[in-house]
Amino acid sequence: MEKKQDNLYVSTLARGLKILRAFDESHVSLSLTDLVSRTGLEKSAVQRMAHTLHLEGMLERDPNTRRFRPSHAWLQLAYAYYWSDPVIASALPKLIEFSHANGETINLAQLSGDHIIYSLRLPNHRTHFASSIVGRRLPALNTAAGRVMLSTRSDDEIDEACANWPVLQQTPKTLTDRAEIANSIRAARQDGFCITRDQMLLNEISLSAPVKGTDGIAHTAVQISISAIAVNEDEVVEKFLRPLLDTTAGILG
Amino acid sequence: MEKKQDNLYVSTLARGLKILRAFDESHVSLSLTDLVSRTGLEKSAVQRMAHTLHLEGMLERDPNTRRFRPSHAWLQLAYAYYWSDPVIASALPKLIEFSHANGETINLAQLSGDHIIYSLRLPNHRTHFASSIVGRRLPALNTAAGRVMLSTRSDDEIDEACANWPVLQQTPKTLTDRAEIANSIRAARQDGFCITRDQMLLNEISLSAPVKGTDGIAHTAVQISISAIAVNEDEVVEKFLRPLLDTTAGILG
DNA sequence: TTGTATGTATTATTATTTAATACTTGAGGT
DNA sequence: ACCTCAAGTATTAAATAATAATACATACAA
Repeated sequence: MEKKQDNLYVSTLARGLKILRAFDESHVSLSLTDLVSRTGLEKSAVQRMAHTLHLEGMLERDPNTRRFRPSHAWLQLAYAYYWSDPVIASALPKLIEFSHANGETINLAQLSGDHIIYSLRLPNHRTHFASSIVGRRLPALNTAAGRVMLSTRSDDEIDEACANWPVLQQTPKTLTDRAEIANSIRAARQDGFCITRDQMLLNEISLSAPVKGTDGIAHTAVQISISAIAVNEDEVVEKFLRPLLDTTAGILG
Repeated sequence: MEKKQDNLYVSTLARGLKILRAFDESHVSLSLTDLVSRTGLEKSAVQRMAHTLHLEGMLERDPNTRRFRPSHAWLQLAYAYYWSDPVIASALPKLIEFSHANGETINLAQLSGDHIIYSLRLPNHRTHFASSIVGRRLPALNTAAGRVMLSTRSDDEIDEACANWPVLQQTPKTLTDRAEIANSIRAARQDGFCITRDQMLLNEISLSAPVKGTDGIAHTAVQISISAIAVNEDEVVEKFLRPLLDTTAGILG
């Protein structure tokens, strides 16, 4: 009734997950009717799912406003994730080292379909909130990390991605021309790094290097963010490329 | 059939959640039969739930070993959590400030039932893995942060907690005597901070101060970890209490 | 007060999940 | 090479458990 003709597919569970995914950075607390409109589910379905999630500790509920919010259990899931992904354990000490040596914001990004997701972040005092917390997803093509990961793939895959993956105009200066993005990726392949400016945030320079697996393909990248107020791209490369590559070299893809 | 006599309770959804919660720091990847034994569900139930979670992007699956692992979606949920909890946004810049000024590991801990959960962590180079990643839960009574939060409550509540909340022997030196824990909490109330040593980890000193709400009750605490190799408790208080209290003072409970 | 929106409760109906079992695959041992 | 057993996959009849419709309750405003 809802999707697939798959007799193993439990649509009730999928509906419950839909409730969880209704929460995001601009929907931090949702009422019953909010959930109805955001999920497209029946009112009574939402009622039962939310009720169950609440009893199971997955949703907090404000006794006055009756609104639902994510619970601490959502962080516990992240904890389990961290243990499950071996590159996290390998990368974390290296990132810490970099952060303390250079005092600049450093992130671990991983490819997740056609997006990147930040899985580790060590912010510095200039970093703003959205760039400080893990789990943020951005279109891979719009980010230095995404491009540098793509640059480790075959030409065909790069072309395919440049043609089909999503691109999101985040700032007035965000590159949306797919041919130019492809050039940026090919340049990254030559250079072994990718640098961007003003792509997700104005006056932000982003420098990223890949963490390659044994097959030479990167599913992970390390990325640093530098304020473009005081420096330009060349200076960033000059100053941070070496330490960045040292960092990635120490991580097992 | 499974629990409650509650006609809004959707047991199918609860079963799906059980699958998710089967993963933790010592169960980072689980086969079908592992899931059966860990959840106590029927083999076919696990088959359908895991299959659905996989299709919905909540579980990764190794094509060779057929084992399931947490997916990046688990980090996305954490992202949503971070936006939903206002103390996170208030605390983060203060913690960053402290971290850079003092170079020591600093954490934000919140009370979650009878446990604390770490919701923000800024590790330094000496911090080991389990203490570097968010979402870890520890019995409140065993931790400086938990005790200092409890110390803002009434005597009755403290007694009740000391009598009933769980205590876990984590190191040979972990305090398990409930009367002594109660003393520690009452001392924290006088002092406005709590300091412990060797409780979760040998040679680790933990210093914590509460973040009080308008009602004077703390649901949040800031905690720092210092290696006890070079210094003793008095020196830690001497050196870090002031900056720690400055940090908590800037956070809106 | 009346009206409207949102949350809560109830129940007959049946679609969906279930559980049992049969089938397939692959790793290890002899 | 063959056999065995364990683990994963597929199928289906049976009926439970979820559904959707609707009625009731509450709260806030006009």
